[in-house]
Order: sequence, then C-alpha cells, then structure tokens
Amino acid sequence: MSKLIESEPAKDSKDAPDSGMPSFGRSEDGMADDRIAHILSEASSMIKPSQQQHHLAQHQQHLQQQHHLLKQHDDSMNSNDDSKSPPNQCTSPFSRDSQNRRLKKYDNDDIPHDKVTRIYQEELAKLMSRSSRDSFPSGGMPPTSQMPDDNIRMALEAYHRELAKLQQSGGNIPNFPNLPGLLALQQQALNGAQDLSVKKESIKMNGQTPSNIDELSKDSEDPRHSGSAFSLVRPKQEPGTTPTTTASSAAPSPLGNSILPPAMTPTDDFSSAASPLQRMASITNSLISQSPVSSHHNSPARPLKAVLPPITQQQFDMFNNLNTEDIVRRVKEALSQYSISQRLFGESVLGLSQGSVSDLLARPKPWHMLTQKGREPFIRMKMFLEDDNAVHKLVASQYKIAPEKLMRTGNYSGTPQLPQSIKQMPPMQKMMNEMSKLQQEQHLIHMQQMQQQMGNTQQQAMLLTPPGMPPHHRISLPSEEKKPMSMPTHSPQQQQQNQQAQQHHQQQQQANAMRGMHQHMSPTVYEMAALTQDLDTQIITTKIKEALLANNIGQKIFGEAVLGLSQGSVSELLSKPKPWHMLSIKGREPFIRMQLWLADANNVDRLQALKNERREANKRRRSTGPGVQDNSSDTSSNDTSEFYTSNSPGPGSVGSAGAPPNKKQRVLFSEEQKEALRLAFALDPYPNVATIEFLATELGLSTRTITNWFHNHRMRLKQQVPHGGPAEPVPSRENQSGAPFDPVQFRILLNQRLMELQKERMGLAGIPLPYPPYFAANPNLAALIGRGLLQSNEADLSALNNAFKEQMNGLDLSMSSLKRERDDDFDEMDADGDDDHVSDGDDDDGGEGDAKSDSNKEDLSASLAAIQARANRRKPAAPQWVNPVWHQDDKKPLVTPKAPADDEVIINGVCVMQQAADYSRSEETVRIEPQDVQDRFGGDNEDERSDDDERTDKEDLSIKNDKIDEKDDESATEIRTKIKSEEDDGDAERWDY
DNA sequence: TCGTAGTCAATACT
DNA sequence: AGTATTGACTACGA
Repeated sequence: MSKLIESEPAKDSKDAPDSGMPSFGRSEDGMADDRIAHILSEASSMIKPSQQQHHLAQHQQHLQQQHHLLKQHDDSMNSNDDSKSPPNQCTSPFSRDSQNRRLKKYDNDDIPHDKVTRIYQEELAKLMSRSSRDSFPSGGMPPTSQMPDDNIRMALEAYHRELAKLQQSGGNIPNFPNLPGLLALQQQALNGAQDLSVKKESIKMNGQTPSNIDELSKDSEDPRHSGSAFSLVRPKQEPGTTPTTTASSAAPSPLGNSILPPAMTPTDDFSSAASPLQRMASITNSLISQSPVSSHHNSPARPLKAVLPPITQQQFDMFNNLNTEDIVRRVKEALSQYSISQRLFGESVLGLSQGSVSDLLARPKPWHMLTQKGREPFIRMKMFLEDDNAVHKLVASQYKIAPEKLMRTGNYSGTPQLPQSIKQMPPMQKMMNEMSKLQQEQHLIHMQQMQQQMGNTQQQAMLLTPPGMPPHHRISLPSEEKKPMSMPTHSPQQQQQNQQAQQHHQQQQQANAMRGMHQHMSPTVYEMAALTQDLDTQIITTKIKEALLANNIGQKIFGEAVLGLSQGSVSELLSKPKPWHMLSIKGREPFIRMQLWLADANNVDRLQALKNERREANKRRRSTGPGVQDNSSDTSSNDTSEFYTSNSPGPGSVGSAGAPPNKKQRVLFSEEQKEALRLAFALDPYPNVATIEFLATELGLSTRTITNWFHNHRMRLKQQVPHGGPAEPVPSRENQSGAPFDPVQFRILLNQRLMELQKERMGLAGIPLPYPPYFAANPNLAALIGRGLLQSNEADLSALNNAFKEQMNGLDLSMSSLKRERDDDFDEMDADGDDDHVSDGDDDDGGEGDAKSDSNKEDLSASLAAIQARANRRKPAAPQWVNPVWHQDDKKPLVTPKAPADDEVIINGVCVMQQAADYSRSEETVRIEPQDVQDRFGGDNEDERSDDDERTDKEDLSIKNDKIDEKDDESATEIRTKIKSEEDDGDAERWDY
C-alpha cells in the first residue's frame, strides 16, 4: 500500500507538466459532440481491423496468408457484426484500399454507429460531468508512453463500468452491428457465446466464459471493488525513464487519486494545463473514487487491500470442510480465465504474496492436514469463488494494471476441448482469456484513440508544452491504428495522396499524442501474436533490415515509432531474432508489428516524415537556444535533458537541483573478470549464494552484478539458438548436478586461463590458441609476460594450485583477502557495485588504476606478481596439477590470431572448443568430472561465442547456418574491437588477480 | 528467493 | 550518426 502510494507521486511527477489547459470539467467544449462523433467513428474504423485480424488469425497459417483469410473472416465478421454491411472484398490489414473502403463504410454506417456514438457521448459526458476540476496532475503528456497507459487504463476502466452499467440499466446498446471490435466484443461478452456462434470460424466458447464476462462487467460497477482493486493495482511505472524535469510535482497516480479526493489532488499549474489524456485520467480517477455510478457502496478511502479482514469464526464454521483441491482448481481456472496474476490475487484476495499463492495453487494440502491458519487462504478462495464481484473486481483492477500479463505465453492449465477445427488456435482457455482481455483492450484502444484524436487537436493548442513533455523517446507511430488501414499490395499512391495532406498532421499527432499503445500490447497485435502459429522471424527481420537500410532509416526511429522499443532492443531483435516458437506472446509483438509495418505502403514515408520532423524540432530547439521552457514541440524529443542541461550556464548552475546528469554508469567488466565469470559459468551455470559471494569477492564486484551477469549470460546463451538450428544445449540446472562450484578449482582454472592469456600476449604464433583471440590481443598481458613477470609454466600453476588448496583448508581464500593484505587501505569493494567498474583496480594494485597504458600495465603486472608471489609463498608442494595439454591440441586446425580479421571469428570458435577440451582435461586433475565439465564448458563456450566472441568449432561449425555465421561476424567484430580497445587504452585491462 | 523473458539505456564500435 | 553489446531492471511464475 504505502509502496503504491509512494511510487505514485514520483511517477506522476514526470508527467506533470502542462500548460494551461482547460480542466476536464470544461473539456466538453473541446469535445464537441460532432467531435466526439468523429472520434468515435475514427476509432471504430481503426478498431475494426483488429477484429478482423483476430478472426483471421484463427484461420491463417501465417500472417502472410492473411490476405485471403482476412477476406473470409471479414465476411464472417460482417455477418456477425453487421449483417447489413456488404461483404468486403478485402479486409486484410495489408490491403489498404480495401481497408479504407471498409473503414469508410463503417463510418457511414450509421445505424449502429450513431447509437454507439451516442452511447459514447453519453459516457463521456458522464465522465466529464463527473470530473471535477481537479485535473489530475499526473497526466500530462507523459514523456514515456507508460504513464499514459495507466491513466488510460483507468479511464477505460471507468468507462467500461459505465458501459456495463448502461447496458444493465437498460441503456441499450445497439446490436453492435458494425461496431468496432470493442463494442462487438463487449457485446459478445455480455451476451454470451451466442454471438460468437454467428461467426463461422469464430472460436467456440463454452458458455462459461461469456457468463463470466458478463458477470464481470456487471460487477465492475461495484465501486468498492473497483476502487479497492484500483488501489491495489499499481500501474507499471517507469522510473526515471522520463527526463523528469520536475520531480517535485508529485502527481498522484491512479492510486493516489483513488485515495485522494480529486479536490485534494494538487492542482497546481497542471490542472489547467492538463492534456486531454490527463483530463481523461482525472475524470476517470474521480469517477472511480467517487463516481456516482459506483458510489453506491462506496467505501471512502478504503485502505488498500493490503489489509484483509481476518476470517471470522463464523466463516470458519461455515467452511468446515472444504475440498482444497477443487477450490484450487477453480481458482486456477478463474485466474487463468481472466488472466489474473497470482500476485494480484494473492495480495488482494488472500493477503499472501505471489509466491505463496503459487505454492498454494500448485500443491494444495488436503483440508484435514491444514491448521486453522492454513485453512484461511482456502476459505478466502472459497469466498472468492462464490463472489462474482470478486472476480470482476480483480479483473478490473488488473485491467488497470499492466496488460503485460496477458502477453505471457504461460499456459493456462485447464485447456478445455477445443474445436478441432481450429487448429491454430491456442488452447481454448487461453482464447477465452484473450477474449475477455480483448474486450477490455478494445476499450482501451478505443479510448486511446479518442484521446489521441483529442490530443491532436487540442494538445497542440492547449496542451502542454512543458518541459517534461517530450516523450522521452518512442514515438508511437500509430502502427496499430494505421497499419491495418494500409494495404500492402495496393497502390500506395492512393493512400499517399490521401494521407499526404494528413501526414503533417499525423506527424504532429504522433509526436504529441500519447502513445501508450506500445507500452501495452495493443489488442490487435496481441491477438495476432497469440494466434499466429508460426512466423519466420528471420525473414521478417531480414526484410526490415533491408528496408531500413535502403531508406536510411535508423533503428532508433524505427524502434520508437513502429515497435515502441529502444534502439538497443531493435538491434537485438534484428540481428538475433529468436525463432517464433521461442517467443512469448509479448516477445512476438515486435515481429507482428514489423510484419504490419512491412505491409504498410507508407511505412517508409511515415518514418521519413517523422525523421524530418524530428530533425526540424531539434533544429528549432537548438536555434531557440536556451529557450528553456518552451519548446512546445515536444515532438521527438530526444532528449530534452540535453537541452536543459545545456541551457544552464554550464558550470555555473551548481549541481542545479538534482543534476539530472546522474547517469548511472554501467559496470564494465574487465577481460579478466569476464573470463573469470565465464569460467565460473562453465563450472556452474547456476551458482548458489555462496558461490556468488565468492565470485563477487574474488572479482571485486557486487553480488548483484554477479547474479545479473549469470542471468544475462544464461539468457543470452539461450537466445543464441539459431532459427532452425538444433536447440542449443541450454545450461539447465540439471547439468550442473555434478560437482558443486569449487573455489579452488575455479582459481586454478582461472589462473590457467589467465596464463593462456599471457601466452597469447607473448605472441606465440604458430601455436594453436587455446583461448580466445582477444586474449592474445591483450597488451597488458603481453607486457607482463614480456617483462618476465609472468611465466606460464607448470610450476606456477602447481604452486597456485597448492596455494588454493591450502586456502581451501580453512584459510581465507578470497583473493580480496590477499589483495587486502597488500593494500593497507583496503577499501571494501564498494558494495554498491555500481561504481566499481571493471577496473577494480582499486584494491588490487594499490596503484590506482586510472593510469593508462603503461602505468596501468605496471600496476597490473605488479598485482599479478604479488598474487603469484603470495601463492608461491604458500607451500610449494608437489605439483599436483598438471598443465593441460591443450597446447598440443590440434584437433582443429587452429589459426593463429594475427591481426584481427574477419577470419578470426572462426578461429575463435575453434579456440573455444579447445578450451573446453582443455578444461575438461585439467579437471581431471582437479577432480572435476570430465564429462560434467566438458558439458558445461562446452555449453558455456557456445554462449561465449555469442557474448564474447568465442566460438565453438565443433562440427557445428560446418553445420552452422546463417545465424551462426552472423554470430561469427559479430564475434569477429567484437574481437577486433576489443583488441583495438585494449591497444588504445590499456586501462581497460586491469589485472585483478 | 529464484529463474526467465523482455527491455532499457549506457557504452562501445563502426 | 547508426548499430551492437550488455549490465541492470521489472514483472511474473514457481
């Protein structure tokens, strides 16, 4: 609870900007009826496509085939939605012409349309009337799209309730004939499955869902529920993503609002400047918190759900013998049915954490085995099941939350029988979920669209301009809204002409409008992602890459406008697309979007236009110079932060309040650290806490960093799996079963590795390199060796080995301890781990590292020498460990890593392999099961290759497919870069050990 | 508390 | 300026 509350303000703060805008209450003016009508029609037209797609998806084998399928669907749709409407020829989202026509048709389709419009108007009116002047401070154009979403969600929620209410109260909603998917879906939900039956290919729902949905909407009215749920739910926040100009203005977020009366909300300047969206949000909020509609039982500032009333004795008595299994089953069904997360359910219904819920649901104990306390959750579940409102409430709340949950591919347990006819459909259950979700999503979309529309016209004029405005990044090119309208095969010209005029407008809109769509999957895209059985991501990305390249469109703009992703994400997506089947629904979204984008005749134009717009905006900004506050054009906005900072008289402004400049610096691992981590990973991909701590100490990194690395490494390894390629051996925990991580072993091996590195440095040409080339490129090592400081020989190794073993016997093992001894002032590694970058030289060489090149080398060598000395100091002991023979390995023709060339890539792979072999061998002496190690290491190597340039030369090499090749290239590049970097700045290489 | 998937966003390279 | 890499986060389920 408190948590939520706290966070809220922060979040809002970001959005807070704004300029004088009419408060929502007055918004009516802005929303003339005709305006509304227009918006509605637009929205409906936009929505339509999604629905179509949805249906199509069910049939289509591939998205690419949608055209044809769409048609069919369309027909079916028509029959379903609007029997009157003539069958469309082509409804495919890709077919722009047809699409337009279709849209057009809808627009003109008054019957339902009018009705719908009216309804909407009514709803809006209600909302508006209710909205109090308080504008929700938060709203503003959130720099990031996320904020808006929440607001929208909330608004939708309220809206939804309204509609539901309307319906119940007799407000007749027309038979949503042509209604946009939103209404149609809703109707379906409300009416039950019958409607669905109309569709030939529609999913056959078991009556269950519909009824549930019905209840859902019905219940949604309950203010209390909604309210409570609301409060519970915390919208996803994006912490500092937005260059918040003003952190001070705390805008209560949904939660805050729900808690605080509208009047209470800090209106500040924002109130007046609220954007449509903001207003919407405020309205919604106020509605939710005190709307008359829901105010029936309203529970005033009801505490967040957090506190659940204890179960009364009475209740206990009432349920003296529950079938836990059955309850659990039903709960699970309900949760999956409505995509209610365990977290939400647990926190709001059971008063338990997500983990507990998971446990409870997975392994319910029989009633008789439970203590009274243990029975409580089941009683609550029971009550939950018997309370229709409960489900509704949760759904509503979840709704407000992030729809991401929906995207999860998670399997829904109970998979009812699905019609065999629908082969490509996901499990029924899932579909059901989707449906209910969709229903909601539709609303969302609709709302968003409306808002966007509003934003368009009004935003610019009245909307904020404020500083925080610039949408951080990510411009949402209304791919989903417009995409569908465009048809791939049709002459683009037509569209272009039509749109050209609007282009500018659109651009603006895009820039200004909130785009929350991206944040949360749009229904359409979501549907497609969920229903598409297979899609060749490789092909799609290839096409995208070509298109971008050909048109000189950057990943950044493409990502922001089309995919709603950052440049980095786009890069990854394009360069290493995961196979479709490996993607979660959410992960599929970008590909769907790409597909849609490819189908959009104006795709390039749009982006180009956007690009220009941005350029202009930047120019303007620049020219404006220090014009701090205005930049009305929030447009593209890249970083306003820059703008601002630059404005301030550089140095002068003392760390001006909260110098935003606090960019968190990322930890950079040194090559040694990386190597150490890789080694550790090979030994144990799933290190336990002790191991992690050991590594953290050993490497001078925070445990957090270590765990992150492992997580990332594991994941990236997995992602390596090439498209068709055989599944990469995933590290799975099982593999590590064997020997637990052994520090001694680790050190020995690591040392060995480092030795190899050194050798490399030495430039042992002609000798197969047992290690990755980049090591060879490490000047520091070479330097060390050259100076004779380091000598890789058995003796050393054995010495080290002994030393380690000894340490293992109880002496302090940590490297740090060793270091510390040397360093008088040992500064504990900053636990913060943030600052410590790779060069943790800090402790190691007392020398401070910064020194570049030479000095650095010195330090490194010194430290290394010291370490070795220490080791030696420990007891010479007989060499128990024998240096691996790897040197002689010639299994694979190793190439000498000379100049970093592309060919090196291959070399790398080979090297890696070698390594693996070596390790396994060495293990023997060290007492590692060869097999085990080999497996692990092998796997690791593969990973490495992706992450690090290493490559396995296994037979796989020959087998490698394109992807692998690509990887190779990458690795080659990487190597090159590494080498270069090393040469350039030796500082990167600090010898930690 | 963990592991996973999806991202972000700071960096490093080109 | 664009792209690739990668440490860190968030949201979830177990």
